Amino acid sequence: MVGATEGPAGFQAVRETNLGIVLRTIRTSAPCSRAVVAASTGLTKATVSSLVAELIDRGLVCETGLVNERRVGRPGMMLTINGSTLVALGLEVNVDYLALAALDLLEREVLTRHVAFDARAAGPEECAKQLKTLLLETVADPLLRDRPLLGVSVAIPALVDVSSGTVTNAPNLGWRNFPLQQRLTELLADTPLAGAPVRVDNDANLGAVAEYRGGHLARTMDLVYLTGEVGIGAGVLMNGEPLRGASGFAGEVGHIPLLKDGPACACGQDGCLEALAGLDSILRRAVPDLVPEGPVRGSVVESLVAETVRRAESGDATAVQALEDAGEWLGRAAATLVNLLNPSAIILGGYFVPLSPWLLPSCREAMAAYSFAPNSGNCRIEPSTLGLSAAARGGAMALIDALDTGLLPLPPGSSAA
Amino acid sequence: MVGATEGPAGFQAVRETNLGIVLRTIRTSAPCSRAVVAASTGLTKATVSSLVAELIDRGLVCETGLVNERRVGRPGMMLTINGSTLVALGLEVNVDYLALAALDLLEREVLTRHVAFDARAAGPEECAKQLKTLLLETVADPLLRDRPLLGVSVAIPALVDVSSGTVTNAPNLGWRNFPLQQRLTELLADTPLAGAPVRVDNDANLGAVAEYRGGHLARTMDLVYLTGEVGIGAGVLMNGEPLRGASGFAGEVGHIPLLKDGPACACGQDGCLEALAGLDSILRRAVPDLVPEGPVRGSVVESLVAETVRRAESGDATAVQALEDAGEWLGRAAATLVNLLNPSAIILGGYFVPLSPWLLPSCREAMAAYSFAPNSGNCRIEPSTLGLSAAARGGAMALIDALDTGLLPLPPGSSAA
DNA sequence: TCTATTAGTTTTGTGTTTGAACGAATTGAT
DNA sequence: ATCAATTCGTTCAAACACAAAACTAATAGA
Repeated sequence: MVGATEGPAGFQAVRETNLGIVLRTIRTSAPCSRAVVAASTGLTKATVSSLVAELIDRGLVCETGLVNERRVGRPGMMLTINGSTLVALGLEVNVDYLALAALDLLEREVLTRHVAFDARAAGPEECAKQLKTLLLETVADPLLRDRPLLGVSVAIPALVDVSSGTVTNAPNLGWRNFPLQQRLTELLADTPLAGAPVRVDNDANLGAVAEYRGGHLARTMDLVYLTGEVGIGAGVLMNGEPLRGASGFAGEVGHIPLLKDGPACACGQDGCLEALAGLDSILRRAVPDLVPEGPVRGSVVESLVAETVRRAESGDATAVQALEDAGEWLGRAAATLVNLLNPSAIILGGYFVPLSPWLLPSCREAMAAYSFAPNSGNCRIEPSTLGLSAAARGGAMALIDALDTGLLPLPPGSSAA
Repeated sequence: MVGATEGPAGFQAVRETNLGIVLRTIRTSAPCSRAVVAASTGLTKATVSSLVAELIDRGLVCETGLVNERRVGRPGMMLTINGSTLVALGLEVNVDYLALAALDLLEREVLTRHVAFDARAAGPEECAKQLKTLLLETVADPLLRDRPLLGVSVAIPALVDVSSGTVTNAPNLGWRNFPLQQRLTELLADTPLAGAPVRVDNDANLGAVAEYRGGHLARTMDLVYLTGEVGIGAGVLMNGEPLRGASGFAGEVGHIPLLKDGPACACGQDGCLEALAGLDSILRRAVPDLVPEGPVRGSVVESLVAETVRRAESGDATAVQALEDAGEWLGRAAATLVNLLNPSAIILGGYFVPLSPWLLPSCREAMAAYSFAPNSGNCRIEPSTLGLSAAARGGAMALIDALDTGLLPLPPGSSAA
């Protein structure tokens, strides 16, 4: 009944916005005094004092001591993000494993877990229960005991309706229309995690967030993260926000048509990027003697990739040529991304990372050639420096980001015994 | 020195946000009472009264009289957007003409002008002066006399730094790095237009805005507008906001690589969309006997397009085949857009409109075939229903939009003699 | 020791939304 | 006709959050 598109502004809204601004300022300006925050935000010293007091009270910020850098005047009390209280939990559901990353507000890894799990065979309901178990074990860990939770994020290779947290379609998992957020919230109702906000999002989007906040290209506002798993997906961040499209299908870069009358793709068409530079296509051409008939899946993939790397390192012409060819197609796709989106970076994730030494040269060349903007609009293309389960970490980071951006869901009161 | 990313929230911010919310609510809910606005925004009746009073005072809203729909209780005083005071001016600079559209707050055309002008030959400085003349003549018109101005928007086929209003690069005009916004503001300094905010933006983006607000697909939040001029550009609106990319190059759809080793493009590469379905390519194949050597330009284009339509209507096989082929390439490009951006509509503008009867069938077919999402993610592709100078109107609409969205630049005080 | 300088708090003021109460205008029943 | 019920809009005091300026605190340097 309250049909406003974006809630009207009231007192609370102002307060929350400014709390977020101060929090973000403190994060970016590392240790800094209230006076610095006031100067760099435009708020008055008095207001900043009030806001900082509240942030300290909620356990988000702490004072680290005076600092006099040999300057005239009273030394300021330094402020830092408080890394020792709140924790954000990021989960990742993938075809053959579940991952969890617990990050503190400084985005340090407090805890990570990685368990084998066949989400396809188990089905969504069983998977949700498994996630619950994983979460309960995690919060019982001595490292997290009694630390309040910011929320839970779930990354999943699927089409997700973010507003409701529903998995609309997950082809690789064989799920359709499963209300994961709702189900998980229900399952956590009578546990220590009751009330913690649960979010669900696409894994490529959250991978992009991880690169945005944690990678070596951190704080790049316009970037594309390419997942190199069985399929090729893209997480697109434009102006720091994920690009979702009208119905959540945005970023299906794996199936853009690159070659008329090209090789058949699993999607039913021909000449898709995935059919030209997808993992399956690469492996079939790079290590033709080892790839079995039918779709390649599961742990076999890892060993085949490893073998591809081994042969390429030893100069095997077939493997090298296959990788260089794939790199060229990847470069043409990257040029398409550059021409349409003009990102400042394209990051190769997943299995593209170990293969990047052989993919990148031809990829960069093709990207430069087919970009309209001079110098590809200054777009760099590089392998991800984040390890596996980047999406889990990205999810946790997205929660922290929501805090910084002033959309803080609800930082729980901390002190005030 | 006030280095906040987004200004902190204060009183003014709250007030302006809420003014915008109320204004938008009144616009969308047509004639409605204060009580309805309060209910649908979540604001208090008292607050709404105060906000509406200010909007009326500024000439943005007016009361249209009581209405009792045979319901119990005191009848409400109906509110409507006031179309008779403020006017937004949209200018358009193109290769061979200047256009102007004056819109009132109801987005009705108060006045339009269209004058021939060779912006390439004249150069930017002379063009700015010409725009000044056009503006001064316009505001002197009896239809606009004494009506306060919301602002001036300039649409231009160029790379634009929107924040500073600088034309970075306009290949078709031969301009580079011209501070159009600054220059025009200076030129208007000692005229009746002094102080009016001036904005500059890319023509495709503003064309997209025009479709968003005024076309038959109005209020489609995620759409792509394809300009079919000499080049093919895309104005992309995602979630109602223009997509610009890191350096403003986003939307260069004309040069995405669609065919390996395809025909040469003016950009230096081969197989670009523009080389396959650009106007030049279409005309050369459709009416090969009439197209001269070298680039086709100026008014010749119009007559060649007209002749193409004539022949296609009469069933000329060469012309029809050329259009169908181009339509297929356009469809493959559209599929790429669908896969990457998942818009809910792609709109063909410019010269694509008269050619669309022959382009669209093959275009739709290819788009459906090469889209990953089922049914192309429900994306429609249709010709624009807006006439020429859509970008000029889009610019004016963008100014009005800024008001509605709460980013109101500064609605000038009106009454209070 | 005194002054200048910077940090942070306290105090006072201003602007905006809020909530409840009130007056206004209409319908429908008595 | 009169009165209750209902809905619309305004008024007024209160609460809230930021702004501005005065004030206290802590340091360096003369």
